[in-house]
Amino acid sequence: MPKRADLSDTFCPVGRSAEILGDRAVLLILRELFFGRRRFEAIAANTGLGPQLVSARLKLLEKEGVVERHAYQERPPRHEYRLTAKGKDLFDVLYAMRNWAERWAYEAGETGSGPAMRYIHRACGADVGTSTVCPECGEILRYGDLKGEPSVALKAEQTAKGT
Amino acid sequence: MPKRADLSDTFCPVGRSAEILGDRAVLLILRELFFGRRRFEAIAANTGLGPQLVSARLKLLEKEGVVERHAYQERPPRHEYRLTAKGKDLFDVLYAMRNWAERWAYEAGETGSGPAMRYIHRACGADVGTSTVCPECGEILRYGDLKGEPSVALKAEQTAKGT
DNA sequence: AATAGTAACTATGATAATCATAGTGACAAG
DNA sequence: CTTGTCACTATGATTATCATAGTTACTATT
Repeated sequence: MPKRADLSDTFCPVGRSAEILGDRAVLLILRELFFGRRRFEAIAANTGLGPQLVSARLKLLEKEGVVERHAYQERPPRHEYRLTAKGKDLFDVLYAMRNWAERWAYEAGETGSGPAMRYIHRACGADVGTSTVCPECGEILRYGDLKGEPSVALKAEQTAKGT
Repeated sequence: MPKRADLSDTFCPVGRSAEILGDRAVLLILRELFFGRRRFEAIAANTGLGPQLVSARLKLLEKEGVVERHAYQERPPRHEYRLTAKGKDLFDVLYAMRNWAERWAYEAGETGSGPAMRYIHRACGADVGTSTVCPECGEILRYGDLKGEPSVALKAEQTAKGT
């Protein structure tokens, strides 16, 4: 391709987000980070992306201030990647994507009788379904408020990928 | 590129969404459709994308059931594109992207004194800020509940692009 | 009647992003 | 001293994207 059009100078907020988020590799890497996976190899394995792409996108996300690179040991040098506050604030976007897919992207019964991933509101124990607000206690759901329980199908897929 | 990895067979809901939404052209086209622009040329002009890309992505979105092609006259044949229910349900995703960008993607004062695009809750008249729930009346915000008022900077950019 | 205009595209060729695979450097464990 | 792990970088084939130009089918104007 020729250099893709730069959207970072638009005044439209969706355009600015799309500049970063309009990329499947970025979205998959963010998913892994939200799942708590921090190491390069774990991210590469679970996303199915090549190391080159993972490396390039992590550099981009670091430059954008979404991700921080952290040395967790010196000898040999090893790093992990963590979401910054700016990165954690992308939770709403990923969660909205999850909700939409649960509602529209599965055949009936494809993942058994429930959703692909069930989310429980830690504060009150309610199953939040595909809502942005807890259907039980009415609280707005934020990063850290939820506990995910993958369906049997999803769990099998994840263990098949290794980490 | 080689054929990009297919994510439609993953059981992860974020992966399934990313299959469609992890593409800047798709996000920009959806933005235009949510703004109420329905004609091919208007979408192409406002996104800055070439007609080929717009054509390919609209076909994809039609195949995915996100968009419907509608003939609004027969001679000469003219079409417009509309969001289906499945497409309108992507509102939460685009709105979350907008909220995130308003919070993180602008320098102070870049769009004047307010956000790039102000949203007013039609039901109660409150400025909703970057919240998913109306700060005034507590209602969950959905597609159609909001009225957008672009900042001076954004309005200037839009009129510059034509439609 | 001929020209210009509009809408919705398709065709072409150059460029560059992506994938698959293999390789590297630094160290640890057996 | 060979094997293994982690975090990458290097290479080459493939193909998506962009810019530009062209097409089809009409309507409106001169």
